Amino acid sequence: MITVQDVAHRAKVSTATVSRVLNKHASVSSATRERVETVIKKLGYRVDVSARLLRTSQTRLVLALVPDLSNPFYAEVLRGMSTVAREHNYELLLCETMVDEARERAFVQMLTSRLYDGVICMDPFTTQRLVSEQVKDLPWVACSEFVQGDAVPHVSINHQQAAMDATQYLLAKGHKRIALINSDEKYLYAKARRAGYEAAMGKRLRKSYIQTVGGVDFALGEQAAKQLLALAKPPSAIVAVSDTLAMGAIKACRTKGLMVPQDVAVIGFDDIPLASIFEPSLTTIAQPKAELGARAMHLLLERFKGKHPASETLSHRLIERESA
Amino acid sequence: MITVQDVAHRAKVSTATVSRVLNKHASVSSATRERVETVIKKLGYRVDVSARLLRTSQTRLVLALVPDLSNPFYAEVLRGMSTVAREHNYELLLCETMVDEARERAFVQMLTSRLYDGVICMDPFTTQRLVSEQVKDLPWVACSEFVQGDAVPHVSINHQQAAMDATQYLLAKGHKRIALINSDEKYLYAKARRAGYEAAMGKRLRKSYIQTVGGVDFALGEQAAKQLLALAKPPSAIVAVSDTLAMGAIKACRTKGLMVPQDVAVIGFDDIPLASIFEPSLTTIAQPKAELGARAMHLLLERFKGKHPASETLSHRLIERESA
DNA sequence: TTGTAGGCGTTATCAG
DNA sequence: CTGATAACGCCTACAA
Repeated sequence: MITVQDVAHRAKVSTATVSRVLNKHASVSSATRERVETVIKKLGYRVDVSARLLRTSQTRLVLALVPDLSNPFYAEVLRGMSTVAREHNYELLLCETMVDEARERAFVQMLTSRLYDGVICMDPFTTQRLVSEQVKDLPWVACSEFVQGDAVPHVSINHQQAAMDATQYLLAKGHKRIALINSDEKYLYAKARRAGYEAAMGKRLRKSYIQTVGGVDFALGEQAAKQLLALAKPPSAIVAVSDTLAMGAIKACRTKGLMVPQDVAVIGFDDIPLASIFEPSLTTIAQPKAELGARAMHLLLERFKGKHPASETLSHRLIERESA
Repeated sequence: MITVQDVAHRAKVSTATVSRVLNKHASVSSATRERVETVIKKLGYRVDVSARLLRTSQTRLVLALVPDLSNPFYAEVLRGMSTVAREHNYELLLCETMVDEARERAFVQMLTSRLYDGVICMDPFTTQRLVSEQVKDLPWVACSEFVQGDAVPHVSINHQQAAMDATQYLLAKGHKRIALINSDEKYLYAKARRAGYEAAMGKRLRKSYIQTVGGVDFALGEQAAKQLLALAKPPSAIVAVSDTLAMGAIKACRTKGLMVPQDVAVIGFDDIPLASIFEPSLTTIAQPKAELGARAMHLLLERFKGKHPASETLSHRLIERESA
């Protein structure tokens, strides 16, 4: 392994000078700077991050905790994060947590390892509470998910309002029997969207019209819709809390010979790239995905400066296409 | 910050003993072990990975380089990787590279930082060559993509054969005008699949039936198909090198009022989860995605043991559904 | 079984 | 502008 010592020796300077060159300190004559840089290149020297870290406690690495990468929603949020990160000379690393509580210890270990300057957490708020308790000194922010009333800065849309908008859109179209396909309520977004749906439905609300499934896979949406369509009085419209669930639901309708939106209207959430390609194209509540990620990273950068930025609520919007 | 020193002091032992407890050395009396562990808990002490790393050069962290997380193919491959990683007490971190050559330096920096015990690279082979040149001492393996003839162990399907199979399937159905929608040929899989397609087409091959696009977004597939359908003699069948491109292509057909598979048959690649939900459901070449990841991780674990495992070719299979 | 002490590669302080 | 040197927190011979 090549060290600053080797470089210093070869360039006939001290290690201190090499370090200065490395860190772009102004106080180095351009002659020596050039000499040192040549040697660095010739020897193929690279700084050892762990050694540097030991001194500076800075890695310029940010860790994003993602519950599930098979949900296309996250890919775009992450894109927003890493763009901003790179603009500020940080690198974004990802860890797919799969929300596995058994792994919690390994997990807290990672967060306390000081390998990352900060963390952006997209895990469900139930998990965030644990993190929050155990990880005190690491700057972190929450994205999309967050613990309500918690001091940790977060960025998110107003999930409840969004679900209300979706439901009211269907009500305005004359639908009365509107069902909800919700995902696991350990997620705040699921809890909140359910609340929004229920608020919009008011006294029309029927327990049997709410299907809760454990994730957002297409197949889960399909199954849930199958259940709903088997009811004595099946719904004429469905709100699904993710586009993937909505697509599964539409598949179930088709299988039953029902037309979307004529027989059953379906509205999704997120506006994933596929939403406009799918047939029928999806009416959906769009989240500003890249911006969600970008703002979250900005929040974290503020935290790095020792500030405590306010949380942000970004606006969603309903995109009307064919499915509802 | 709480250090081994603090713990040692409080437990009235030496730092060496604390370290032994930490690393589960046998030679500590259970009395002192217990005492030390109590103090560790009370003080909330955690090892500083960077300091440990400086001594041991082990992080039990593996880095996976992924070109593009919006391609659903990768999510499942990564799943396979992390499952195996965790079984062996390694943690998998991800970095979405977006194949940005301008960032190459930051990149090589990450690989040489010693923060990761090893790397699994899914970046295009063009990038891998650079990595290979600059990163000498880090164990790494390639997954799906690889430099042909290179010594780096890899796991992959036989892309060329897979494309031949797809094309021959269409030929066997009586199609004569078969087009190819290929993605960027900086990817080996794209190059190889094109070669397979061309081999299968033999003298039927027509340059104008090959569309090459820069990625695998739905929209790109749609555009490419639009071009193909505008030809004087449009193809009666399309091989798309990814399911996402295939779906885009189908969308283009529909927009033109063409039926799939009656007017145009379309076959995809990968068998992403959506393939069976999409309408028409996709006939596609399935890759063993999770296994691809799992085997790649196994290869890396072998490398950690100082071995040099042989590369592996996993088998693909054609799944017949509605689209072709 | 336990303690002492040296060093991993880097950076920052303090002189010169 | 440059150099010597002391940390950073941990691990591991070697000694006791």
